[in-house]
Amino acid sequence: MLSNLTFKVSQSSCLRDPTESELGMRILSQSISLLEEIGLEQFTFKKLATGIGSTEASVYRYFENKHKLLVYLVNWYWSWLQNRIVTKTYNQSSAFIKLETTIELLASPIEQDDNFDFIDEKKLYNIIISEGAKVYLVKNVDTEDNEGAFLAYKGLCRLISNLILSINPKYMHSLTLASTIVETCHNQIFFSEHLPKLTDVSEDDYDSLKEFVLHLTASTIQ
Amino acid sequence: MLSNLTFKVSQSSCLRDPTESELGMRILSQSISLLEEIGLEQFTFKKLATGIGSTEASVYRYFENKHKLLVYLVNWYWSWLQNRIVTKTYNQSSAFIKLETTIELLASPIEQDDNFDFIDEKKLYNIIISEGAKVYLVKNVDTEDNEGAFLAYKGLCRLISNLILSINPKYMHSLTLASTIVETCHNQIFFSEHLPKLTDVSEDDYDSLKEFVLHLTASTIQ
DNA sequence: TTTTATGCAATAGTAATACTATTATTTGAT
DNA sequence: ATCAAATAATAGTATTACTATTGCATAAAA
Repeated sequence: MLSNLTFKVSQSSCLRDPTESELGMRILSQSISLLEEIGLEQFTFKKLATGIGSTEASVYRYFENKHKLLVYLVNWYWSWLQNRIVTKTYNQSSAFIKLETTIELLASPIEQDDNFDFIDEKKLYNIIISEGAKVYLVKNVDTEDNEGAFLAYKGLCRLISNLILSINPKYMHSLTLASTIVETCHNQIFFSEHLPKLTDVSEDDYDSLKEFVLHLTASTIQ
Repeated sequence: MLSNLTFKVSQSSCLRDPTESELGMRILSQSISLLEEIGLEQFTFKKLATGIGSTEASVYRYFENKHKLLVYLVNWYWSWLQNRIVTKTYNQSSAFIKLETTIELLASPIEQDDNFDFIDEKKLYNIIISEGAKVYLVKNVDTEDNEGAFLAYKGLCRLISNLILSINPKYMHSLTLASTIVETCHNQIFFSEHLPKLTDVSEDDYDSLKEFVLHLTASTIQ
């Protein structure tokens, strides 16, 4: 159905397109594994390069620094997710069911997508949960925003906001609620895994999280 | 009323109590200014020490590393905030009004507290918004949790959770909603300042944010 | 008064990280 | 086969995070 699918993701965050060379794809693949394994703080281009039998400097040909690499990966995920949402809700009749499907996709463990064999979507999902907020929690967020670093995230929130508005056109905080839904899904999964005193959601109990977010959303916009 | 008030905050996050020496208090004071100014990534103990006319090594006598220093400051804020909430809601009759007051405190610009002249609460509030999540978004979050790094945050969420439960004892996601409220307040303020496409809240429009969070909370638990 | 102990801060480092300049190699067009 | 362009590897430097050691006070004990 969607074979040979590619994203043109955040050209600004990389120096050259990593999907267009063998080394570039190995960089993406290995950086996802390594980031999930050791986290952004411990992650270095040296470790990454060693893992793919290359060198630090070669990685710097593709990405200015590790933060930009994270921006690229997070953008890839957001674009991919938006694609999945659009595809899965395309034939659905009511806006409410579409919103339900969207929340389902946001708060569920990821199914592997075989269209991109150099991206492990499950690991990438874990990176989003643990490291995602770090792409915007930086001092130069405004500069990066101007360079288009958050376009994919904005697109996703606009999509959800429009769903909310088609359910209740008079609701005044549709964007605020949209970003709250996305952030809450990721946050609560993190809490359930690491800080259980901050949530009623049990580890891997995605149904409970979905119920919470869906009930919160439905109650709020009606 | 509450003069000579001190917190015994997260002893585990510092090597010696910074409130008990002249240098220690200068470290706290200057680190708040510097963190707010340049952010955690650019922040170094060298810059901090230069700013207070001391040396890197002296700072290391008080804090193991900059992350532990951030943990200390964030804990101080959470403890201080919980104190303010308890004080301000003490005489209020209904649980709903108490919850309203709590959200008001979470989503408002900070008033200076003259009880602590080495802490600039307004700047600290900005640090919480921009850097707060970084205290738990680390690989060794479980270890730090065992050391008690998040006790103050847990206490705050439990407090809010209990307020929710006294409004509706049958609501099953009180803790989840509590942490969602806290995170949402901080998140949306950040978005309003830096990523306005992700929120309907305008910069410094705290009333709009309060209305959103309060309506969301009230709708959800009823 | 001298000696000894204790706490604190400064000096002077080391190891690791982030990043770059330059050289070597490959690729592809002519 | 030759040359030009693109790509990757080598070998660095500067900065950062962190530590080992020394020096200097103050104060208690001899």
